[in-house]
Amino acid sequence: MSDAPPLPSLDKTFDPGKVEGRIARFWEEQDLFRPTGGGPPYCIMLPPPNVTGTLHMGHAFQDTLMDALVRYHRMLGRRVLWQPGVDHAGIATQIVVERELAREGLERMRLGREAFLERVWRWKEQSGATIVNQMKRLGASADWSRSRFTMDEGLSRAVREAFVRLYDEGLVYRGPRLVNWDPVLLTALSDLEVQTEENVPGELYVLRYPLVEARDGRTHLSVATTRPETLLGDVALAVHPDDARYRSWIGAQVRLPLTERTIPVLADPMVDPAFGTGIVKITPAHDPHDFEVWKRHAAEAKLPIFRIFDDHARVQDPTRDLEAPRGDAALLFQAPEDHEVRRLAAAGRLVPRTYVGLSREEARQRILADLTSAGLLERREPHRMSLPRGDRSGALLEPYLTVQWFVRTAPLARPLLEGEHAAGPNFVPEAWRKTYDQWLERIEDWCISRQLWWGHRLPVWYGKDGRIYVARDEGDLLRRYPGVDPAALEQDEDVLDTWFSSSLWPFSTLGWPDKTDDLKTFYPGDVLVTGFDIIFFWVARMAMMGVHFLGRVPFRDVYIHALVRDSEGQKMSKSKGNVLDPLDLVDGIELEPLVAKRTSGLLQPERREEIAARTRGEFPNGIPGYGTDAVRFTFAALAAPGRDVRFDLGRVGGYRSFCTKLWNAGRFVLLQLETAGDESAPLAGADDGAGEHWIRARLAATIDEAHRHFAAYRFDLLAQRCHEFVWGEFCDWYVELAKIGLRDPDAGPGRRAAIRRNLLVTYEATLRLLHPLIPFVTEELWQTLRPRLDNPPPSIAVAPYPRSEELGPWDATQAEDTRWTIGIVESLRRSRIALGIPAGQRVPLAYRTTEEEAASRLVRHALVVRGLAHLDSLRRLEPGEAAPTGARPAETTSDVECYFLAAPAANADEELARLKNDVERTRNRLETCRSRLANAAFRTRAPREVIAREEERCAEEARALARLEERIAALAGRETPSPPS
RNA sequence: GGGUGCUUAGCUCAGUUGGCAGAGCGUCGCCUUUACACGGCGAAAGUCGGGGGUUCGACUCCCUCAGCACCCA
Repeated sequence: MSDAPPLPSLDKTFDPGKVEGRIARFWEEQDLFRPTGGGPPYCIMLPPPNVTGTLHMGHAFQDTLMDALVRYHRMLGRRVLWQPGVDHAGIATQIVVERELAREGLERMRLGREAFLERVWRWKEQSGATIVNQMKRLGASADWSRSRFTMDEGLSRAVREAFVRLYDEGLVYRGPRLVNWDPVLLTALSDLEVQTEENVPGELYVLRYPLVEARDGRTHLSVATTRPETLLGDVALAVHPDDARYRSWIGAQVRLPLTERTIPVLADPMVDPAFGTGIVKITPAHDPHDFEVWKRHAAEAKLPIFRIFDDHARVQDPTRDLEAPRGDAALLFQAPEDHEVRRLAAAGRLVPRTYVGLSREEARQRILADLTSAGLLERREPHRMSLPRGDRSGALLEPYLTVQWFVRTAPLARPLLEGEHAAGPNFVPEAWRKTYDQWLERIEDWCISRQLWWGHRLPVWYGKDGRIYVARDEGDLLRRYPGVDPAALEQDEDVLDTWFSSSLWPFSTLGWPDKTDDLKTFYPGDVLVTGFDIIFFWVARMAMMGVHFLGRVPFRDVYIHALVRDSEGQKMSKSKGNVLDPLDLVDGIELEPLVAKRTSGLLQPERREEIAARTRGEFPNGIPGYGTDAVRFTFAALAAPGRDVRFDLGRVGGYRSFCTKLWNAGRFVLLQLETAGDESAPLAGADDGAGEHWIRARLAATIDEAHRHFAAYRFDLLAQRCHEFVWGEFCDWYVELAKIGLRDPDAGPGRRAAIRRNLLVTYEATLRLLHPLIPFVTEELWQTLRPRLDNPPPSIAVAPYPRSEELGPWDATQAEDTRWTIGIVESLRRSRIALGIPAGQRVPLAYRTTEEEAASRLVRHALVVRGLAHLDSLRRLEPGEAAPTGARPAETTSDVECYFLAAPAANADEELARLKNDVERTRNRLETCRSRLANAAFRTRAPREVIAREEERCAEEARALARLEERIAALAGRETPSPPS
C-alpha cells in the first residue's frame, strides 16, 4: 500500500456540473444497475410516469427515495431490480398530438384512426424519452435496459389476457349506466378522473309544475333545481315518503312545463325534505341520483328514460338514439309500449324543436325565459354547489347514460379485505391502510372503456346481431368461437382506461402471462413508493389484479410519501405559475428564462403578468444551480411522514453547503494521505488515541442508526443523522483532533500512521454511508481514495454498505474520554466569549478538581484541550490553593472549576448581571427538581432510574448554584446571597 | 353529511412504547486559525392552538372547543 500512486488533488470547491455527467456516463459504461449476484432479490416497480410528461418535483422526490432504497439494497448485496418504464397516458397523449395536428391545420377525425395512431407513435418515439433522460440526470439507478412501455407488445398482450380472463369469469361486463361524460374530449371517465369543484356560486331555481288535477287549493307543485334545462328529460317528481306536506300528492300527475308530457309524483327516501321545496325532479339519463331513483321505480311506475343531450352536451332529439348500433338503442331509449313518450317521439315532439342544438347554458337561459313568460318560474336564489369537472380537460362533465365496459370490482376487492390477503400490504405510514380499506369496502364498478383512439383497443368484436365476441386476437377468436367469420364482425372502437394496463404493471413487466423466471424471482416486489393521491387509482387496483391473477399482493410494503408543495404550501401547478423544475434547481436558471418558462403555454393567458411579477419577486436573481446531490439530500431530509412537504430553496442551499463540507473534509483526508504513505497501521492498534476510538464509536452508532432508518423508511432521520455525523462529529471534532495529533511533535510515525489510517477508514465508510442519498459527490470522492483501498470494486455504487462491525473494536472508556473532553472545550469556549477574551489570545488556565478521574483526563488530553480551547498552558491548583489574583472563573462544569489567567479585567457590573441571571435560572431548575423529589407519590411510583437521575440532577444544580453564589460573593465582595431554601 | 390529518423557536419541520423541548434556515455577536467564508466559534429565541381529564409525571394518552388542510358522498 505504501507504493500507492499519488492521489489526485481535488479542486477547492465541489462543482457538480463538472462531475455529474462524467459519473453518470461511468455508471452507464460499467453497467452496474442490472440485477446481479446471488443475493436475495429486492424489487421496486417504478410508478410509470406519463409518456407525455416531464419531470416535476413530485417525480424527483419520489425517484430520490426509490433510488436511495435501491442503492442501499444493492450495496447490501441484494439482487436488485428497479423496473423503470412509462405509461401511454391515453387522454393526455391524445390531447398533445391533437394539438400538434391542429397547428398543422389537421384534424384527428379527418386523418382517420390508422394515420392518427401512426402520428402518435412517431411523437412517442421523438419525445417519449424526455422523462427517462431527466430521471437519469437525477442519478436514478434503475435497470434502464429493461425499460417498458405500457403499449409494448408484451404488455399489450398482458392487457388482452387480463381482459379476456376477467370477461370469462364474469368480472368484466358491458352495460348501460350513467358515466361521467367529458363533452370536450368526447369520452367517458372513471369516477376517479372527476375533480369536484366545491362551493361554486350558482343559483337554485324553483319551478312550478302544474297539477293535472288541482285540489285543496293547490294548482301546482314547486320544484327546486339547479339545472332547469334538464326538465326536458324529466320522467317524474319525487318527495320523501315521510314528508307530511306532500303525502297526499304521491301518485298525482303533473304537467311537465314547456312540453306536452305529464309525469307522476313518486315517493323515494333519497329525497332530502330540507333541500329547496322538498320536491325534486327526476331526470334519470342526466343525474346519478335520479338514475338510482329511476332504477327503483321504473318497472312499477312505468318510467321511461331517454337522453336529451348529445355527446357534445347539446340538446338533442332523443329519437336519434333509436339509431344507435348494436342494439344499444333499446338501452338508451326505454319506454313502456303504450307510453306517451313513444307517441311524442314518433311525432318528433318529445323535445320541442326550439331547444334542439342549444348548449347546456343556452338551453338554460332559453328555458328560464320561457318559464318566466309562462309564469312557471316561482323564484331564483343564490346557491352554492359542487360541479364535476374532467381532471384532464377541465370541462364541466355531464352525467350521461351510455353503454360502457365495466370491471365488477366487489369480487376483486373482497379477497383484499378478508382472509389471507387482508393482512397486507403493509402501509408506511400505517394510517393510509384505513383509506385503502375504506375505499375497497365501498368500491364501485370501474368504467374501463374510453372513447379514444390511443390505447389498448378492446379485444371485443360484435356480430351484426349485436352478439359479443371477446378474444385475445383473431386466432383466439376462431378457437373460442368455432365457425365464426371474423370478416363479418366489427371490433369495438373503444380503448381501455390507461389505469387498466397500469394495474397489471407489477407483473406484466416481468413477462406475465408467461411463467417467467423474472416473475418467479421478483414478484411480489418489496415496496411500492408512491403518493397518497393514487392509492385508489393505482395501489388498490394493482393489489386487486395481483391477488386475482397471481394470488399475491404485488408488494410487501407501500411507502406513501407526501406531496411536494411550494414554499407557501400551495400545490404546484402550471396555472398558478409556481412550478419549480427540479432540473432548474440542479443546473440553475437565469431570471428571464424562468419567467418565460412559467408564463408560456398558460391556459389562462390573462394571468401572465401576475405570474411574471411574482416570479421576479421570489427569484430576483433567478435560481442558482445547486447540483443533483444537494437537491436529492433536500428531498430526503423533507421526507418526514406527513401529507405534504413545503419545498424551501433555503434548505437546498444548506444541503449544497453540506456537500461542499463533505468535499472539503475529503480534501483534508487526501492531503494527509499525500504527505506520507505509511497508513498501513492496523485499525484499533496501540497507536489509536481517544479521538480514534471516539470517532469509530460515533460512526458505528450512526451506521446502525442508518440501517434502522432505511428499514423504517425514515429518510428524514437518516439525512439528519448523516448531516450531524459528518458536520457535527467528523468535521467539527475528529478532523480537529486529528490535526492536533498529526502536529504533535512528540507523536511518532506509528501514531501518525494510526491517525491517517483512521481518517481514511472512517471517511471512506462515511462516503459509503452517504452514497444512497448523494451518489455523485460520494462517487467522485471515493474514486480518488480508491487507489488506497484493498481490492476495491469499480464503483462505490457496488461497494458494500457499511456495517458497524467493520470499524473494528473500539474502547468505550477512551471514546468517553473524548466525549468528556469535548464538553470541557465547549464550556471553556463559551466562557472565553462571555468573559470577552479575544479569540486570538492564547491564555493560561488553572483548574481545581477533587475528582482524580477528571484531573487525569485533563492531563492525558491537555494537548487537545489547549489546542481546541486556545489555551496557553494548563495547571492544576493544589488542594486549598486559591486562584491567583485577577483570575477569571470560567463557566462551571460538573467536576472541574477553571480559571482563566491573564484575561482582561472584569467589568464587575456586567459580570454580576450575567451571574445573577445564571443564578436565577439555575435556582428555577433546582426548584422544579426538588419539588418533584419532594413529592411522596413520585418517590413511591416512579421507576428507580428516573428517581436516581432526578437526584443526580438535583445535586448537580445545587453544586452549580453554590459555585455561582461564591463567585458573586467574590466579585461583589459585599452581601452574600442567602442560600437556597 | 361521512372520514382523515394538521396546529411545537421568526420560517420550514423532527420529537416511535409518557420521564430536563430538538434540527435546518433566518437573526445577533466575534473570527481572513494553511480542508472548507457554500467556513469557524458562540448567543438569543418556544405558557408545544385553547380548555378539561387520566397519571407521581402529558408535546406525547383520552374528551372537548377553535382554526387550517385534504379525501369521500
